[in-house]
Amino acid sequence: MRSVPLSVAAEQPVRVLVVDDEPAVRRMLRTSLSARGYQVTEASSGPEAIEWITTSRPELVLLDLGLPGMSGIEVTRVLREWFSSPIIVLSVQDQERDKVAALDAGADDFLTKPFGLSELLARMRAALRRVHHAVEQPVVTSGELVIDMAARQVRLAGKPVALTPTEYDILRVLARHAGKVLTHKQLMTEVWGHLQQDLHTLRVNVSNLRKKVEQEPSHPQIVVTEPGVGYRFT
Amino acid sequence: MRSVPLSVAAEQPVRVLVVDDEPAVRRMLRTSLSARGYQVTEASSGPEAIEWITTSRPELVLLDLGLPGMSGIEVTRVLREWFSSPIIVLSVQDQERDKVAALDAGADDFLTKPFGLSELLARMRAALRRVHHAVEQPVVTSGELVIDMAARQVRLAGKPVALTPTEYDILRVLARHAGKVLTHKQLMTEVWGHLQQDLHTLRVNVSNLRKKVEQEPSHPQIVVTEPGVGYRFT
DNA sequence: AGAAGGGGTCAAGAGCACCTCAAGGCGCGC
DNA sequence: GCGCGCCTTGAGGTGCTCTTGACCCCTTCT
Repeated sequence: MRSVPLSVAAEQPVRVLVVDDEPAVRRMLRTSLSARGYQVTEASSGPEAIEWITTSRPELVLLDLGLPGMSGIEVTRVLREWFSSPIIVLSVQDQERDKVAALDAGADDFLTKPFGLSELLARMRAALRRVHHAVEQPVVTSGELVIDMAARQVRLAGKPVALTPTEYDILRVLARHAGKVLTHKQLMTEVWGHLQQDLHTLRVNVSNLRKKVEQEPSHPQIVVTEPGVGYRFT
Repeated sequence: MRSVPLSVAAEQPVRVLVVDDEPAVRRMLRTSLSARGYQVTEASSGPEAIEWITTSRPELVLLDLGLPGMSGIEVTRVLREWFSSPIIVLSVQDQERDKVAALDAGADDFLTKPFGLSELLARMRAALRRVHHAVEQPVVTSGELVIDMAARQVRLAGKPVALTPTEYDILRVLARHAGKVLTHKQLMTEVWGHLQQDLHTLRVNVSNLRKKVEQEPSHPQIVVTEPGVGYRFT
């Protein structure tokens, strides 16, 4: 239920390649997606799409199945030899065997035209989200600290720690990306759900969080500051 | 087009949880999936599903949207706080807002009942394939130095190196074009974003960077000077 | 050999990012 | 309505980073 339609960690706009032989479809998609902050490029044929993808690696591809010459399925198969960003196949055909063929060729999703724009956008978000959240575990530990996300409980040296909702959210988001640096922006977007520009609030909350989970809050071992960038869970 | 319906490297059977309040649907799915080698468990309500998932972490979840009590969307949202395996939502409703809500809550895919079994299987394969493909990080190394771009972390002989933002940016830009010479101008443009003519500042920063990442800063092995041109990452 | 220029190191100051404490609002339950 | 916990906002202080300037080395050309 996030109001920001783009990917979770969107610092730069998400680059989308639209592949369709009909200019009208391309224009429709370009308009709709651009309005939502995506950076759209167009291709009208399979080879053209492959060439563009090879050089500039978009974050997502919308691919028409019924291209003249090289079919969408073939394009997908060729791309999947090395290309890993999500591919969503669009088609006027609602044949089940097309869906199966496209998905087995390596497509991530399949939509039948005509489709609702909001459904397309939701499926794009879902596909992009997956790229970011890779592997997670319900229980994350760091030294004496144990975070049980399933039970929504945090323990320090065996004793339960009482965190406020915001503090828990910050810790949870950091722990999910354990080891990685999260920028202030990413962190705030995930915790507050919308764009929040008050960095100071985040800092105070982190400070309070440290008082509860760190052995020595002045020398944090778990929630580490990355100066000029953000925080990291270690 | 694969004859074996299971996941790519299936030594152990893939464990699937089917969540639906109608016994008939559960039985149908159990029969179809078991016949294809999946190991199926059933749950008839949201809380029951969450409990099972917490303890035994299935590789995939098929979740009915219209559960009595706790809806499928709620279940998805709760699970997604820590659970990362694919969730495919099934529903008799073909409402677009349901699809959007489910996908935004964290579902990976959405199928409207009645659906073709081969489509479901194909979407399951697609979802499972992604989990395996997901692990792949951009890491650049040079001798003892390891640069993990995803984690924004640099290690020298295994030990983390604390770089300032500018130092890290310089190293990152150089490493991205490893082996190639970057002119002072290119480097400064990429690091500072705008045109910066103070070459001296760049030199000082490179010098400081070398002190941290080079074994012998006076004889750089990693960040090499190309006299009159720029620098090169080796 | 001397001069000139490209490059490297060192040190110091300005400015920024960060942390902490404390007080002001806001919502919630009693 | 009142108290309480929680989040936000403000002010002050501290440490660090980046820049700048000075000086040195080395190479190359005159």
